[in-house]
Order: sequence, then C-alpha cells, then structure tokens
Amino acid sequence: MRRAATGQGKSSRPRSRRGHGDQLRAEILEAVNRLLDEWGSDEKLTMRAVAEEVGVAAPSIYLHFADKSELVWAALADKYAQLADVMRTAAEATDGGPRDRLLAQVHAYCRFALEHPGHYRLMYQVRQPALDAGKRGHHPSRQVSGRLRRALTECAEAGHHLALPLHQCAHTLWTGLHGIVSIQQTMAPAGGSPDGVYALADGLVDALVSCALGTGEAIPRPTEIDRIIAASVADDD
Amino acid sequence: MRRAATGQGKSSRPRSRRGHGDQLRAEILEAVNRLLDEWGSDEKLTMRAVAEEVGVAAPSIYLHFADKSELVWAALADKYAQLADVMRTAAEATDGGPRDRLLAQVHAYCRFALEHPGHYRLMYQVRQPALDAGKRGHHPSRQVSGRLRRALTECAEAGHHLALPLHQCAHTLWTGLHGIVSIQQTMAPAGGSPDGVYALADGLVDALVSCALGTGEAIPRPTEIDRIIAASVADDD
DNA sequence: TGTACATCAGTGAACGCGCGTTCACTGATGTAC
DNA sequence: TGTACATCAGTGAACGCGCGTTCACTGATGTAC
Repeated sequence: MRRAATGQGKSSRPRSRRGHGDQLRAEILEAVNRLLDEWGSDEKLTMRAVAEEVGVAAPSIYLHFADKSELVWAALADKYAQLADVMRTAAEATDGGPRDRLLAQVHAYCRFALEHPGHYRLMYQVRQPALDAGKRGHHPSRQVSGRLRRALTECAEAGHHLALPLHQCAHTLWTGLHGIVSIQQTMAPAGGSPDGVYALADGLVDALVSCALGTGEAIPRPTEIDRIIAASVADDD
Repeated sequence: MRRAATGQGKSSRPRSRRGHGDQLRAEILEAVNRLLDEWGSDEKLTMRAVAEEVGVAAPSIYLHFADKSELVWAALADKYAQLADVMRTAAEATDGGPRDRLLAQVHAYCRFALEHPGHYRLMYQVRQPALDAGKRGHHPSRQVSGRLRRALTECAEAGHHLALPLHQCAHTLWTGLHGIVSIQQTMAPAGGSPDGVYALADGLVDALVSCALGTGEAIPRPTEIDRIIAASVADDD
C-alpha cells in the first residue's frame, strides 16, 4: 500500500509539519461536524469513523482529546453560538416590524434543526456532562432562548401584546419550538416534508404575540414562575 | 448452587407448569417496565438485565420474543393507552368546567412524563420501526393528542376562545407540553424540582385557551395547516 | 397401575461483533555542535 | 557544512468489555398403551 491516496476508503492525510500538530485537532472537529451533518444522526459516530473521515489512524485522536465525550462536546461547543448567529442574521435581513423579525428568527431556528438533525439531537436531547459542573454560568442554549426573549421585548415595546410574562413567554416559545421540531423528527415519516413545521411555529407565535398593535399594558405582570425563569437566565448576552 | 433462591443477585424463578409457558412472556414484559421505571432510562436495558430481573437465563427471552426490539415495543405497546387513561381519569375526577378538565389532563400528562422518564423517552424520542410499516393506522400517540383535542372542543363549545384552529391548537398544545417536559428532563439539574413544569404547562394553556367566556366565534377558521393535521388524525377514538 | 416416550420450559457456554482505548513502536524533522 | 540526536506526529496491533444472539443440551411432566 504505497499509494494510500488512490485506494478505496478515505485517502490518508499528509503528516503535519513540526510545531503544527494542533492542525489535526481542527481537522478532527471538522470531520465530526461533517459526519453529523452527512448522517443526520450520532448513532454511527465512532472514533474509527471520525479517524477515517480525517484520513488518520484512530489512536491519533487521543493526541488531542482525552476521550470521546471530550471530542463530541468540543465539536458542539460553538453550535449554540452558531444557531444564535443564524437567528440574528435572519432578523437583520428582514425589513419588517419587530414581529416579522421575531418570525424570521423562529424560522431560522426551525431551519437549523431540520437541516442539522444530528447536531440538534446532541444539543438538546443529550445531557452534557462537561456542563453539569464546569464552566460556571448557564447552559449555552441560553444564547438561543436569550435571542427569542430580546425579540419578544422588541415586540412588546412596539405595542404587540404578549400572552405571557416576558421570560415565561420566551421560555414557552423556545420549548414549544423544540417540541414541534423534535416530534417532527421522531414521528414524521423519514422523508416527509417538513413544511408543517414552519406553519406550526407561526401558529405558536400567533398564540403568544398578538398580531395587532394594542394600547396599554403589552406584557402581563410577572408571575412567580416568570421570576424563577428570569433569575435562572439573568445575564446571558 | 442448589439453593439458587438464597444467593445474591436476583433469585431464580420456578419453572412454569406444562402448557403455561406463556406466563413467562408476561413476567418478562413486567420486568422491562419495572426496570424502565426504576432506572428512569433505557440506557442499561439489556437482554441480560431483563433476564436477571425475571430470574431466568437470557436465552429464555427468545422463547417469546424474536429480538430485542420486538420485546421493547411489546412492553411499550399499551403505554400510550395507559397515558390516555390517566388523563381521562384526571379529567373525570375534576368537578370544574371544561377548562379545568383540560388543565387536569395537561397536568396528568406532565406527571406521567416526569414519573416515567424512561418510558417517556422511548415513547416519544425513539423511532418505532414496527409502526413505520405495520399496523395500518396511526401512531398510537394519537390517543394522547386526541384526548387533548376533545378537551379543547369542549372548551370551545362552552365558550372559551381558542387561539388557533382546533386541530392545530391540539397539536400545538401537545408538542408544547412535550417540549416543556423534554427540555426539563434534558437540561434541568438531575435532582431539580419539576414544579416549574406544571406552571409552564398552565401558561401554555393560558396562551391557547382564553380564560374568560366570550361570545361569537370560539375557534378560528381552519387554515391549510389545520386541515393537514386534521386529515392525519381523522379517526382516532 | 406401570412404563416408555414425546414434548415442553428452560439453560450453560460460547460465538461474533463493534466499540473505546492502550501501548510499544516508527520515521521524518528540526537542532546543537 | 556534516552529523548525531532529541523530539514530534502519527501508527499497527491488540486488549478488554458488553452486547445481542445461537445452539446443543437437560430435566421435569404429561400421555399413550
């Protein structure tokens, strides 16, 4: 096997220059994300599969990651920020009122989940050990619900009436979207069209944020549960 | 090892009488459900663990089930009906209006999910191969969303205004509850109190079903998405 | 009533697989002198 | 400028484990005669 690059299977990868060993680390993370996107699932995400995708032997991964879970959470670490980013971008690309900007973010959320089911499952349906203890501060998913909360604030300031106190409203919208998306991914026929997801998400927004502009109190008074949610969310971006 | 019943580990089980071989089948299903409840997860649900719980050797399971997935789905088969039943019971035990009965069912749903997280995960977060093709008809989870839909119908008939068309409203309520519950189970600190779940569920109902009794049209006109949902749900009980 | 036999309920041991991970090793590359 | 050497990036082979599943087997029990 002189000519490894021409064989079947993934081609092997040229060894990094001295002092550039860290480059492999980045390539491994890319490979994990590529496989998650390609397969739409983490079921077959094994160390061997990742190594083959990079074009390297499996033990090489351990040069940069202590174990599999460290690898996976490293690959996922910036996904929350990435999701928050596509939401922000979608909002900025909208030239409507604050409610249209909210809808744009909601759609961006759904699109992300539908297009990256593998990542989405890991982000929201698997417990992340690293985060239970370390990294004092909140779960990174707060970046996402935080964006929704701010969009809702803008709606309320513009005169749209919210059906629930601010923080509770944001949390309900977020978990509601998650429910819509995750039921779709679990129950829907595998290849089925996900059009309904967007319509359902729109409906959820309809129920939470009045379409019409009203006068007077736009947000219900905080309740006990709203205060609890607000406290647990305090200082995200 | 004469005295198997006194050793450590699960005690062994007396052999069934002739002609009563099917009794083991029932005991195996009970054991699966017991382990799911005890562990709150299906992670360690192996054929060996089930066999030990019954007090039998692992191959004995294959006398009654072709493979592991057949076993698991057999154990889960009546859980949807069971959930629908606790919801019905909760509604019947309520002496309030239709909205109180709806709330009682919503609470029963949350309680079931919180008390049986292992079952709940399997019911709603794992694809059931047996159901993709076989058993012409709908996914058994329709028994649950069907109950919500009927409770919503009663609310509307009594004059409560629904924020969304009937079927869409029911689906949104159901997926919303699922989102609340599943985010709680994934993100919340392991031992954390689940009180917030009930409050969030109440809020979701508040957003979807007006508290006050109104006059005139109680349900928004069906939309395209509502018709799609209605069609896919047609004839559940 | 006694006995040979078919059948039934269940088992012990092992197979084969895929996985995460370890370990002793290799060969290229920069550096000290 | 040449060369010995330390270091770096990466590997091949294998370990050990747990899993679902198979297979030839056993011993009790009802039944035919």
